[in-house]
Amino acid sequence: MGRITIYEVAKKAGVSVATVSRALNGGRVAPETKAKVLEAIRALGYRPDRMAQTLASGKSRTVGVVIPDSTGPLYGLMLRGLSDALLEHGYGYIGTESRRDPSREAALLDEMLARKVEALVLVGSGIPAQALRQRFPKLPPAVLIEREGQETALPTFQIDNEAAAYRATRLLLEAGHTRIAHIQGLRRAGRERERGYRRALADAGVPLGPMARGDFTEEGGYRAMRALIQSETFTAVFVANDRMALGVYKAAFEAGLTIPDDVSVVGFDDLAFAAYLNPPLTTLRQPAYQLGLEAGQAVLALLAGRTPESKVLPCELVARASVKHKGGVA
Amino acid sequence: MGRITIYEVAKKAGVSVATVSRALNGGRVAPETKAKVLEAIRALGYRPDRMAQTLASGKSRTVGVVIPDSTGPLYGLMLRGLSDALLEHGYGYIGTESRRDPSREAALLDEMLARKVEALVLVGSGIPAQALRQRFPKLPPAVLIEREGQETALPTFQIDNEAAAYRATRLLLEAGHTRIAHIQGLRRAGRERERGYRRALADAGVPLGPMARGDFTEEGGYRAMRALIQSETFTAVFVANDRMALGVYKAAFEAGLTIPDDVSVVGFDDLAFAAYLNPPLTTLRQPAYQLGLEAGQAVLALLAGRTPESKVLPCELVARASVKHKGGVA
DNA sequence: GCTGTTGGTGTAAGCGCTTACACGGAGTGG
DNA sequence: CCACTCCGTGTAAGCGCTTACACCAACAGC
Repeated sequence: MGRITIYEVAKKAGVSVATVSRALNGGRVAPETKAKVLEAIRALGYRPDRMAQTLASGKSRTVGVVIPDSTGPLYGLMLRGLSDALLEHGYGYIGTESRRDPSREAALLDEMLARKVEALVLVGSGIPAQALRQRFPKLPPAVLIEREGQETALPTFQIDNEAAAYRATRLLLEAGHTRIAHIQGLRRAGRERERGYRRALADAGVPLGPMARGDFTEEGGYRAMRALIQSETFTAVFVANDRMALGVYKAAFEAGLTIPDDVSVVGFDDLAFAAYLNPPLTTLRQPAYQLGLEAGQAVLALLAGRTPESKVLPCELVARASVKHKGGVA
Repeated sequence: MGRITIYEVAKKAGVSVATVSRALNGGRVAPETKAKVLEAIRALGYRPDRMAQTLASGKSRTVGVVIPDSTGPLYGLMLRGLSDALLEHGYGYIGTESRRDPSREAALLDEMLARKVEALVLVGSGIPAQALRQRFPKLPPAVLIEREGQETALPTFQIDNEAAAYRATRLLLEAGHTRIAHIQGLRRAGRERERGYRRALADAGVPLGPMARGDFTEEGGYRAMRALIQSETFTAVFVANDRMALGVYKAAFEAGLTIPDDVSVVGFDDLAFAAYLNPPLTTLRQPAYQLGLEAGQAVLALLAGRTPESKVLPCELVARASVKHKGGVA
C-alpha cells in the first residue's frame, strides 16, 4: 500500500525511529525534538500501524466484548457505556454477538484471543467461568456482566433483579392487590425476578399468585397472559420484562380487560416504548449504560493491576399509569 | 505470555515454520506432512496470532463497519446479516457506532484504518464520499448502506424509501382517505419518505395533507401529532417511522381519537412492538438483515476484484389493523 | 543418460513497530 | 578537576508470522 512508516517520519524529522516512537508513547524526549517529530507526523499524515504496535509491544489496547444479541437496545447501551469508559484511556473494543449459542461464543472468544485482546467483557455469557479457563488456558483478565452461572471468580456487574422484582411486587401489594400473577422470564434474570416476586408476597403474608412461563418476547407474554386469564383470577400481574408486557396488554385487551382498572401490570426494563403505551407502563429501569461503564472501569482497573470489586446496581422504579390502587383494600 | 508460536509447532511436527504456515493457509504441502502439522497444532493448542499474520501478509481479513447507533434494533440486524456474509469467507468485522457525530465518525475511521481493515462498510454515514477520500487518501474499498449524501462513487445498498412511502400512502388512499397527514422524519430517509407520500397524493389527484416535522422519536411523533390534531383536520396519517407512530397513538388517545375509526395510521420499520400495539400497526418492513447481507457480499466481491452493483431493496407492506376503510368512499 | 519439469520443503528476509542497552554530554558535589 | 548521575538519543534485536527464493528429489521425455 505504500504506507508511510515510522522511518519516513524519522527521516523527515531528522531523528531515529526510536525517538519517534518515544515521542508518540510518552518516553523521554526533549520538548523541541518532540515538536519536530510531531510536525513531521502531521506533515506526512502518518498513522501508526496498530498491528505492528501490538506485535512489538505485546499490548493491543483493545478489549473484546461479547453480547448475546446485538439487536437488544439494552446491550447497545451497555456497549456505549463500555466504550465511553475505555476510550478515555486510549482503549478500544471489538465486539460481537453470540446469539446465545455457546459454541458460537467459544468461536468468538477464539477470534478475540487471536486478536490479542488484553481483556474480555462477557455479557450474559452461557459459558461457566471454570469451563472458560479450561478451554482457554491463557485467558486474559475478564469481567462479567449479567453472568448466567454461579461461579464468581471473575468481577461481575449485574443489576439487582431480585430487589427490583421485590419492589415491583411490593408496589402492587401497596396498591391493595392480593391476587398478583407473575409471568416468568428466562434464564437467571427470570429466576431472580421470580424470587423477588415470591419473597415480596411471602413477606406480606399474601398467598402466591398464579404464574405462567414466558420467554421474554411479545408473543410469549401474550400467550402466558392468555393462559393466565383463562384459568386464573388475579387483579395484577408482574411481568418479567417490557416486551412480554406488550403481549400482556394485547391479551388483556382481547379478553375485554382494562388496564389498570381490571388488571394492573408492571414490567421490567423501561424500554423506549414503555412510556408511550396505553396506559403508560409502570416498570423498572435498568441502568444498562451504567453497567457498561462500570465494567469498562473494572477492566481498566484489572489492566492496571488492581482488583475491582463486583457490583450490583439497583433498578429505578418508574411509576406510570398501568398500576391502579385497588379501591377499599390497603 | 509464553504463547505457543509457530516455531513450537514446527519443532513438534519436525518441519519448518514455512511448512506450518503453508499447511494452515493452503499452500502446497504433502498430505501426510499436513496431517502431522495439524496434529501438532491440536496437541499444542496453537492459535495463530492475527496481528502477526496481518503484519506479515498485509491482509487483515477484517472489515470495519460503522453504524450510527448501536441501540437501534435495525442496525443490529444489519450487523447480523453482514457478519453472516463475511464469516463464510473467513472474514470478521470490527464495528462501532458514530452516534451521528461526523467528528466521531472520522475518529472511528482512523482507528479502523490503523487496524488495517481491508474494507469499510459505512451505514448512514454523514461524511460525503468525496470528503472521505480526501481525508483518507489511502481509503480501502468501501460500500455504503443508507448513505446520506448524493455522491455515489461507492456501491450503495439502501431501501426504496420513496416507493415504500408511496405504497403506504396509496394504501390509505385506497381505503378512501382524502385528507392524509404526514409526520416527517429526519435525514435522507425522512425526505424520501415524504417524497413518496407527496407523489402518491399527486398521482391520485388528492390535495396534499397537513404535515408536521418529527425527529424519529416517540416524543417527536407525539408532539407532531398533537400539533396536527390541534390545527388540522385529517382522517389518516402516514408516520415516517414506528417509534413516532407510538407517540401518534398516544396523542390520538389523549385527544379522544380512536385508531383506526377516527384516524388511520401507518408507520415504517415494523419494529417488534408494532404487531402488539392496540390496534396493531400497519407498517412497512425494512429488510435490514438483507441489507447487511448484501453489503457483506458486496464487500467480498470488492475484495475479490469484482465490482458489485448497488442495490435498492423493497420494503414489505405489513397490513394490520391501524388502517380502516373510510365508509362510503372508494 | 541428460535436460526439464514439478511437487515438497527449508532458509531467510522482511512486515512496522517497541524497547533494552549503549553512549555521549551536561550538570552536580566533593 | 574528577567521578557520578541523569537526560536525550541512537543502535539493533526482536514480536510471530508470510513468502520469495533456492534447493533437492523424483520423474518425464528425448
